[in-house]
Amino acid sequence: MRKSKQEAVRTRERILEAAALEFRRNGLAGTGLSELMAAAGLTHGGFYRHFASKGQLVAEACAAALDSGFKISAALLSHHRKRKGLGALAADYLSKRHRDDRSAGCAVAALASELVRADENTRAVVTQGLLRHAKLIASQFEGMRPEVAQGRALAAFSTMLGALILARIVTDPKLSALLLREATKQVAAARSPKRRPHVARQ
Amino acid sequence: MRKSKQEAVRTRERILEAAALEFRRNGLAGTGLSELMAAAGLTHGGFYRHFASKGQLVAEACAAALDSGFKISAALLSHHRKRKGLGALAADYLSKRHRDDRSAGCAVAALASELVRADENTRAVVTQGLLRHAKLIASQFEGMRPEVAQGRALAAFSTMLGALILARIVTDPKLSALLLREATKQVAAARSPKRRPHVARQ
DNA sequence: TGTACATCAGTGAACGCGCGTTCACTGATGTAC
DNA sequence: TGTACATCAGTGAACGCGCGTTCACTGATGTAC
Repeated sequence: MRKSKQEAVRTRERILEAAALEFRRNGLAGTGLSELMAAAGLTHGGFYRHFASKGQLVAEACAAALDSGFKISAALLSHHRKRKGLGALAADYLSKRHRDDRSAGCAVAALASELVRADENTRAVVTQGLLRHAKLIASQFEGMRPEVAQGRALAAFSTMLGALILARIVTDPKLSALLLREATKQVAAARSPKRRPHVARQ
Repeated sequence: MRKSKQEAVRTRERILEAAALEFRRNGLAGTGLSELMAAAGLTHGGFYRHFASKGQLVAEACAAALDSGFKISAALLSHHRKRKGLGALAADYLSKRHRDDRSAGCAVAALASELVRADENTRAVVTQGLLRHAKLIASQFEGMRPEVAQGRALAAFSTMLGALILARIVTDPKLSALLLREATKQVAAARSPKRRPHVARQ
């Protein structure tokens, strides 16, 4: 039953796509290789023709998921004028649709605490994804020195990430909606370069 | 080998304390009952004399961990004047010590994505813990209507939660420190009631 | 271009392992008289 | 208060299960002549 090289490449991509979805839906530990290979239309035995281990797949699937998230954000920002971009990004990231569909959404939010415990390689992949995304967000801040803009971008992403996770955990729908709304407000407000926060000690 | 009722109560507490630590350290799925009972100085067989299932222990251990987190925050705030309380809370929550010691820290941060997938009961426990904590934080905002203060408190907690999780994932120490610093700044700046954010669409 | 052979993508059974849970058992504690 | 018996906290072996991984095998693809 050997397949052509071309088909094998496509198979690998299919496994990766299925993994990017399933890992976000059910978590890293919650997704078995059998289930995953079945989702890609294969039996589990063939897995090791394409990946050295589940860990390697995790790292590659995270990279793929983060990349798709970056592209979604970039596309969204390209459709808005600078002063409205950040608000639109926050509204999209903190939408009920995103909250309710983990499998196509932000990988960091979907896997958060599992990423904390993931291997160095996977965490390095996520680090790169975060930096890339932060730069994109920073480009929305006008009239700021780049380091300041990056700082604001990291804080803005922290707010969005935290609020999305909380909105997913909470059992009260009104509280969940409130979390999304309040975080959206806060991120949109950060757009202005005029705010002058006190610097707190670390 | 039967133990006295008094001792049995202490045993249950010891299991719960060990669980609250181990779950935060290794995650819910990553903590086995054998390992956990050993940490409490027992063998695994006796577990079911105290809890109906691992799920029940998870819910109770989360409640215990959230309660201890609440007390830490309350004690910290009681040592600061109102206008400085929120900054101090953020500095503590976003300290390197908290980042590097999950087992004694915020349960929501330690278990984030596992809580998203946890059963309804556990998520309800976390919801109550969040509301309680949000009220405490809201009490730090002066001269605001209570709903406004609660909204700000939820946004502030979202920022702290997101930043702590990111700071734990990231492999670059400088980026990790930057995440903590920038989020601390943003939360401390939210203290002022004068900021007037645009309301973004949801 | 045609043929013989090596390669290897994918299958499905099997591996050892640790998991949550159950159970027969032990013996100190609690209770009834 | 003393005695006989029931209770039950804790032990450790065993349960079935699903996991990640390995392996012998199949047969189409790729390659060498």
